[in-house]
Amino acid sequence: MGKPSEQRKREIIDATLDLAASLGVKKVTTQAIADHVGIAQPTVFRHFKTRDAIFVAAISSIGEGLFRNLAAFFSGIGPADERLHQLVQAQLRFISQNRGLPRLLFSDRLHLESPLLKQAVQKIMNGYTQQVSRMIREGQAAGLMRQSLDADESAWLVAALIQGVVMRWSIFDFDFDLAAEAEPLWGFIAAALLVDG
Amino acid sequence: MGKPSEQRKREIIDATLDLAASLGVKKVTTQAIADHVGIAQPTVFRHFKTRDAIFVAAISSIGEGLFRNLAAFFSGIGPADERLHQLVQAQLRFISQNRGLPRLLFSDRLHLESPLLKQAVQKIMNGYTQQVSRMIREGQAAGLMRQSLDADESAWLVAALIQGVVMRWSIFDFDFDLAAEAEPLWGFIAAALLVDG
DNA sequence: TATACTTGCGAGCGATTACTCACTTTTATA
DNA sequence: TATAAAAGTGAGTAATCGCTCGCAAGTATA
Repeated sequence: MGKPSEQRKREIIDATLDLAASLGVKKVTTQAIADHVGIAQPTVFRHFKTRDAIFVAAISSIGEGLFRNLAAFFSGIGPADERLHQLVQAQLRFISQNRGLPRLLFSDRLHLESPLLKQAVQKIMNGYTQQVSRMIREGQAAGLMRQSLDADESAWLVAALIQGVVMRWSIFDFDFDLAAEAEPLWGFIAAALLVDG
Repeated sequence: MGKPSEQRKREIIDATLDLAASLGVKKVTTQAIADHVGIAQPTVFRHFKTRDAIFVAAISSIGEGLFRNLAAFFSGIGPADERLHQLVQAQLRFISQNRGLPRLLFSDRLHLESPLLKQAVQKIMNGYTQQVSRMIREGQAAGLMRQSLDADESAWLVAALIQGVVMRWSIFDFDFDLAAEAEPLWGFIAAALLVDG
């Protein structure tokens, strides 16, 4: 063996996400991670100082992946409503293929104990909400979306709505097709945001 | 001492909810519960067979409290939209005063390990969604709400929206006034559900 | 090849925690 | 009042888990 640390770090992060998705955060012990990677448990601590640091890295990694996946819709061309529709679709698709994200995000223990993780999560959420807010203002400027709604507040609620759906999916152990929820979800958001006719 | 078990059970459940609200689920050890109640730790097991059983009882208890609190709006008189508005207000008010509920609900470890708890949670959620769906159908029948939206799906999404807001509140450690979110939240729901004019 | 650094591991420590057990005290009942 | 059941406790157990330590093996560089 003796791989370079960067590579091992990736393996450890991937193992963490895999295990979180399939077993839940609690069972992602350093031993379980080590087994999954194929190294001894103390070796894990050669690459991360603490267990929490692994989770922070995992959350950051998957957060970046999400943003990379959605960036095209945040700032693409075309009408704001269509882009928002596609954003919702892409987001649910991404999350349905990265179950570790909700598992980490919705585990109480993490942010209660790790200020670092809390920061990482807040950064992702704020960035996301900001982008959606901008899209809504674009839609309002183009006369596509209701002027009566506050863009920031609405963006916040759209995010909450998606989170709520994802949370249910996670709580109920992924037992429905998340990506398929994109259409009714968009129907609801469209009814709330778009001007009629 | 030597109180009747029913009374102690209540005290243990209340202590569990208090501690979950203030410290997070992970720190609700049987020792912490015992200290909070003022009994020895082994005594806890006189009243509940396992720690999980305590959580199940706590969730059920608070779920019943929520339903009792909302029952008036589910089946009261008056237009469906006003009742739904009041329901949202009452719900956020109740949850803001019972922080143990989101803490228990959004902790991953519980439902992953306890099928019983999962059942209890599902029962609460399904009952809630059913009632909201009925209200929406009433609103549609009265010409107040859009016919184009599916009542069941919309009820599900309204529930998800509220859950999303509450989850954020919980994730961010209760650092904003949840009850105050009722108005913008209702503004969004109304825009989605109500016919215009 | 000599040197320094990185990666790896076996063994084990210290702390935590749900739960048990043997035994006492209190409460309810015949 | 005698008896049984319920409620309570101190002491302890077994298991888990994050993390450390000392040492070996591999790797890069001069």
